[in-house]
Amino acid sequence: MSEVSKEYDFNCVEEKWVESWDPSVYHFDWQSDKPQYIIDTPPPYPTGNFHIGNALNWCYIDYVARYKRMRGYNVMFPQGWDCHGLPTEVKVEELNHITKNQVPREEFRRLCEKLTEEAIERFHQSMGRLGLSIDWSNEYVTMRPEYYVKTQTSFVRMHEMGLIYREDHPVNWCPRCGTAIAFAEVEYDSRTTTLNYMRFVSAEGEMQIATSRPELLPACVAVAVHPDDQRYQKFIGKKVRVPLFDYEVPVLADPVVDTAFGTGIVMICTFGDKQDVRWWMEHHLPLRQAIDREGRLTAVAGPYAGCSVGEAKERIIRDMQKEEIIFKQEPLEQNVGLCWRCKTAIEILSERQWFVRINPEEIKRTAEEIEWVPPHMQVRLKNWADSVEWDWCISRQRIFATPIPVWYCRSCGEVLVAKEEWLPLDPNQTRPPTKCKCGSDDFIPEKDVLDTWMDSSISALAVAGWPDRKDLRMPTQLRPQGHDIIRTWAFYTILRTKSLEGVKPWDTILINGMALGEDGHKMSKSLNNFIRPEEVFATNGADALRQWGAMGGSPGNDIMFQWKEITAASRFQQKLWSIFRFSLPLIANVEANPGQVDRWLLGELDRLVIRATKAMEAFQFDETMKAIRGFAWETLADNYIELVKARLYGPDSPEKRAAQSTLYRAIETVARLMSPFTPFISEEIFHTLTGESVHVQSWPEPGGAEVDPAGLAIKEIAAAIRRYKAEKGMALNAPLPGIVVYSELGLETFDLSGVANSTVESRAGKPDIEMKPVAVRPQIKIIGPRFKDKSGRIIKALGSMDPAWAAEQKASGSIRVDVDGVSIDLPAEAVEIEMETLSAGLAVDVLRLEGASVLVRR
RNA sequence: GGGCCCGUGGUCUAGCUGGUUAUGACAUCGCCCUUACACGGCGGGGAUCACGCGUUCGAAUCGCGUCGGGCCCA
Repeated sequence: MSEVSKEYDFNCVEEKWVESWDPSVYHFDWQSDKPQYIIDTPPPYPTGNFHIGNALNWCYIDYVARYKRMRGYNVMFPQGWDCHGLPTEVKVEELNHITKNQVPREEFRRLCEKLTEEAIERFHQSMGRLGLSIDWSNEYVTMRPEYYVKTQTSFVRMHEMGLIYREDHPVNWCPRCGTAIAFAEVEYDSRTTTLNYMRFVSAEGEMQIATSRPELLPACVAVAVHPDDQRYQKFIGKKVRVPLFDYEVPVLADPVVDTAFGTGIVMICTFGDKQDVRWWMEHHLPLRQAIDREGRLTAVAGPYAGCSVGEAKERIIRDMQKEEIIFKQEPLEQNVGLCWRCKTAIEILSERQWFVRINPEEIKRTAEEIEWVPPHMQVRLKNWADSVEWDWCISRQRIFATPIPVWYCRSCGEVLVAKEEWLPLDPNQTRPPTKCKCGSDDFIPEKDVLDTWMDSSISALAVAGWPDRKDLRMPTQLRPQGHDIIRTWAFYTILRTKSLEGVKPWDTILINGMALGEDGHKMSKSLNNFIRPEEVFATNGADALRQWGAMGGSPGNDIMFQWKEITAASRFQQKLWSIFRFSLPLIANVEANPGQVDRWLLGELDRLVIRATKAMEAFQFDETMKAIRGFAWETLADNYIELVKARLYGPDSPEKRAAQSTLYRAIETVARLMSPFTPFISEEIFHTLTGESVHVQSWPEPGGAEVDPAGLAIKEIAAAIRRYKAEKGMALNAPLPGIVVYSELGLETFDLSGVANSTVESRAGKPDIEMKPVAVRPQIKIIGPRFKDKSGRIIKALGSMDPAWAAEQKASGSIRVDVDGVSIDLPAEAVEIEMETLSAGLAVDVLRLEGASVLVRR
């Protein structure tokens, strides 16, 4: 390329490289004996579009992947798609104006698959444009049989190990979605409800009970008081009658009851909340299920059967008020559990479901074997593990998910779990190839499907070759993910990997923060703070967005999207481009003997490499980029290039060749250092320079160069001369009458005379200078307040005083002036003496620096 | 109610295994179109590192407390 445009055309350059890069460069080599670096990348949920949060997440991954490749690792940067789940089902229902039960299961599933394929294609586009070095030979799609055979295999194996079982158990239930959900899928929000005070009657007298959920009265199975509560001792162990529904329940004593809440008597229902479940299990209470799967009251509710929860609540309150069972109501702030997908209030129902056994201690121990970046994120996982009360409910009453490979014998009820060799299969499509133990071959297929976390929680195993490869590459090296899914994806992955293979899933987990909008809030379309990556690609390019990802802050912190960061990134790219444009016709990759200034630069370059490497090893991308920017902009452009311009423009000489080769080294090294962050501009520069791709180069190694102190001094002197000229209001290229540099370092003068546009003499030893007072400057602030009306005459007298005499007197502590024949003594601080520096009788200015003094002739 | 994180110039942010003139970006002020770059150069101003107490010769950095913000959970 002979023509280098003045402005960096990011669009043209980036699109060119997107088109022409060879994707096979990024493929993991299963045969290689290089050390492996497998990244267990997040499989995104392919719905909607690739957003800034995804971009941030993938930028982190790509920085690491590219860096590790340059460090000689056999890197796997796979790409998965976590397809299954409710949002896609809901979207399909919306788009086709149907509900899932109006079309056959298979048809519905096909519609979901089609929608997902379209979303994946959109993601492909955005990811390609972002310049990600994804290994597309290791792509996986959880909805395809090639993947869900693994999910089903893991189900079968864990079932054989006794880690998966089916049981009647209370579960979190979303009445809108019509499915059980796991605790990890429940979120909480505060709502204002009413606390109702009700009268219960027993043989010992009236009991007053407060509840926020009177509609659960027909589900009441006991009431409880604190064992030490003196008010209620007489009731303990006795029976009390449930009003309106008229049946008896026992009165229990339990220390968990809060005596200060309501009346201090609590009604235990099956089930109002998690605490009810605990009491129900502890006290072996019976089950009265008053709410069904659609959120309607059941037969136990008598006349209220069939009502929705809301209706029932209203009617029951009205009826109890009529009978004066409710005697008081007050507002109550309360946190309610919501389905995280649709925000509907969840109910707790007892259901026969499939569960995965959770061993919190084992998960915590495994988490300790993993390096957490930043470390405190491990605490989040541990806290979650400690708060888990029930096993993981993995069955869902939905369609678009991995089928549970199980049948039930119609005649004897035996559960038949598929054999591994039958997989993959959908029990609704396939009959088992064997008969039941009882001889029957009439089976009912399992209609329930698996929680999607069952798919994604084996991602580490799947990318490492599980279950087919004999050389299973476990553990993998890195799990990058957001902190929002520590309790789900990280937790379940540790659980499943440890259960299935007995190992930790990864050596290191790198947690990134969330991308926030410019107003500091979570990006959302309703807040109007939503930015799409494509907008940034169009205005500033992918490299700029990638720099934002690196510069935003240290990993783990949420980072704000900021246009000013994008702009700053673009400016840096333009700066780099200008450096390159200037250098290209002047530099050469030649053997040369570097001078002092060259050795200074090469020393700084080494320091940069060391610093960048250290930061990359610690995943401190901001630190790395900051170091690179600082070097390129200040050290290289503002100082080195300015210093060696004269040499570069001059005729061929050993000094010129030294500058040519040093500048070449610097640019080529910077391009390599930046290539994990800004793959496009780095490639454009490196490829133009060398004809090779920067993305198959190795990471720079320090060459053992020390910062040359003479070169450093020259750089400092040049800066001092620039400052001097600026202070004097001179143009920076204005010639000076002469410069003499005194230093013990034996400074070379050619770069200094070039940069100062003046003759420069270099001498050893100390400058021979003398100070000569040249003027007296009266200090009016001192004189005025003290001498009032005499001040004017004093100042006049000082003006005519010999500067040398004034200086002598000032040194002695006071200055005597003669005003109208009267002698007045002034304090020393009343005057300042202006001095001139002379050297060999000529007036000079002296610039003092560490290791050198510079005399500038005036 | 519990856990975790955060509170640094106007804004965002680094540093936080204790000792630096406290990092960088954007913004701001002055000068400069010096043949790579005005998306530039040179120079400047601007932070009692939320507050209080403590540990220490020394704290933005450690401890306790207060206030404020965020996230997760009960």
